[in-house]
Parts: sequence; C-alpha cells; structure tokens
Amino acid sequence: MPAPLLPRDAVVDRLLAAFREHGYDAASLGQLSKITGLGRSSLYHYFPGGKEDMARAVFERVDRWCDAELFGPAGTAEDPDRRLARMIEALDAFFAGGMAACLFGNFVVGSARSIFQEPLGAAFGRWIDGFAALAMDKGIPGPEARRRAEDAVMRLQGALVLSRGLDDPAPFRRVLDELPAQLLG
Amino acid sequence: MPAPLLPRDAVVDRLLAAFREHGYDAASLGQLSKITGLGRSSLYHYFPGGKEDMARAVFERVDRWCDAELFGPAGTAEDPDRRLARMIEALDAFFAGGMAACLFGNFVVGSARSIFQEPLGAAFGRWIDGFAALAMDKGIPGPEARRRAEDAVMRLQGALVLSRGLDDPAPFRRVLDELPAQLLG
DNA sequence: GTCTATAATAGGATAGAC
DNA sequence: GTCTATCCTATTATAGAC
Repeated sequence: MPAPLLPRDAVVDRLLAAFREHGYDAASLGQLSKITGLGRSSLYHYFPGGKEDMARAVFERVDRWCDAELFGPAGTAEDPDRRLARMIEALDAFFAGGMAACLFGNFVVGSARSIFQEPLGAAFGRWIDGFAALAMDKGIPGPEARRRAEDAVMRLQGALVLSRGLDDPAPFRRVLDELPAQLLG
Repeated sequence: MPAPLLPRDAVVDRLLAAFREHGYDAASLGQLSKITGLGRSSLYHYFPGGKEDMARAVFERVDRWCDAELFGPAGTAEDPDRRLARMIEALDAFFAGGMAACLFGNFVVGSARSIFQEPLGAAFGRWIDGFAALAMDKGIPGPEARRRAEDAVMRLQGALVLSRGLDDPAPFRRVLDELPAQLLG
C-alpha cells in the first residue's frame, strides 16, 4: 500500500479551509479533492460517509480547537485577564485577523443547518459558557456574566461578517481590542 | 402570450427567501424554479443572466427595502427615538424575529463574495451610515456615533447567526430591545 | 410568458486494480 | 492508501413550440 500523502489531521485542516470559505453545500468534492491533493477515492477512504463525514470531522476539529485554545485555559489558575489575553491572541490567529469566516457561522444556513443543528447549538452554547465562566472568575455575578458572554459571541460573529463584507479587518480588530473591557470590565 | 403567473416583484421576493435560506452557491435553479412556481425558461425570461442576475435583483430589492423601511425615515423630521422604534419593528418583521438569515450576511462566503464584493461593501456601509446619522441627529458626536453604528450592525449580524445557531430567537430579541440604549442612549 | 425537450457539464458516490 | 474508470443524478443553460 502507498504511504499516506498527508496525515489525517492535515487533511482535515485543508477541508476546514474549504468549508470556511465556501460553506457546506457549496464545497464540492472536486474542490475538496483539489485542496487536499487527494483523489475522490482517497477522501472516501478517510471519510466513508462522504461530504457529511468530512464536515463532521472538520466540525469536531474546530470543537477540539476551541477546548484547547479557547476554553482549556479556563481551567487553569491563571487570572482571568491573562487568560482572556491569550484567547484573544488565539482568536486573532484562527480568524486571520477577521478575514477568515467562522465554520459555525457558515453552518447556520443551507443543509448544514439541519444536519448539524444539535452540535451547532451545543458549540455556540460552549462558547457562551466559556466566556461566562471567565467573567464569573473575575467576580461578575452569574446573570450579568452570561449576558456579557452572549454579547461577546454575538460581537465576534457579527464582526466576522462585517469585516468580510467590508473587506476590512478593522471591525474585527476593534471587537478583539474591546473584548477585555466588554467582558471583564 | 400567457399572462404572467406572478408579478416580477413577487418572483424576486420568493427568490430572496431561497437565497436567504441556502446562500448563493447552494441555491439551485431547481429550487428557485420550485419556490417561484416558474419553469426554468420563465426564470431565464425574467433573468437572462441566470442565477447571477437573480441574485442581483434580490440584492437590489433588499437594498431598496433598507432605503424605504430603514433609512428612508432618517430624512423625516420625526425625532430619532421614534424613527429607531420604527426601524426596530421593521427589522423584527424582516428577519422573522431572528430566525431568518440576512442575505448580505450570507453573501460574505463562496462565489457570491467575489461577485458582489463591491455592492456588498456599499450595502454594509449604508447600514452603518444610516445608524450613524440617527445617532448624530440625537446629538451624539460624529466619531462616537459612527462607533455605535458599527456596533449596532455587528450586533444585529451576530445575533442573527447566534439565534439561528442556537435555534432560539432570544439573542436577536435582546439586541433589538437594547438597540435604543446602545445607539442613542 | 410559459412550456417541453435537450444539450453539456458538474455533482456525489462506488468498484476494482495496484 | 491511492488510482482510474464509471454510474447516476442534478446542475446550468438553451432551443423552439405554443
């Protein structure tokens, strides 16, 4: 048997890039094959369930990324301000300064919405929970922390849409800069 | 010649519903034909340029809706608070309480992004300008008004993503409720 | 202005060789 | 694990009758 051209994780990374840029329905197997450098059959070897399997793997990868880079630090003893500073750095890199779309944001339309409805709600819920936990660690009372956390998620999602719509990273930049005061101030 | 089954505006309305729900790339002519009740050939009669023409017509229709329902009232002598209250009502209806996606938001991904890049930036710009004009009418200084207006657009877009992601109208509802204080307070 | 028919292409998915 | 070849469906778009 030939050796794998790419480790599975690398394949999933490239699939992620495609689903972020085109959305679920519009990401064609041809594009996915091209961007991974794998033939259709190789993709089906990794993902027997076809495109839906690929999207599921990508979805889970982003979920794991969030746990590791975003909300993993929440469990540490580090103070909330420093943890948030590291989250902001991670968000900036992950979203390419606001010019890369959010997979979850893309999946609220089209057939992805029905296919991934439950994990999608859970993923957004974890974002809110993660931010709320941070605010509560800072001493902000539960209901207010939750309100701020929801605001943070909305502002990030909205900033990604606006930055891409205007083709200008400034809105996303500003939301990141204001996040410490908005969430923990 | 047979009479038109639907006035052109009604056709565009139904196309809008499809592009909102599926996005540009994923909205197939089959779906568009089905949702309008028109055969493919009739669609090509209305829109000789095919899907791109249909999307253009839909885009312009939303633009006109914004002028009429959202920023048209900005020119009136009515006080800013009342004008905003009417905008909020219009937004609530247009976005079905947060459960209907935004066409502009959908068009920041896939091939729609490259096709509509310029009108898309202009549309988001008009949203910001419209809200900023309202805040300035209320006496808020230019730069601060502009900052609040950008925030308003981001929050609305983000709330639509979040409400659809959570399958819960509450985030959009809250953003609408808080809009008067956030923009004019 | 709408219809049926059709062309040409791209879509998702599978089979079997190596 | 990758490849080529293939199947079937759906896709965009056009032609021509009424």
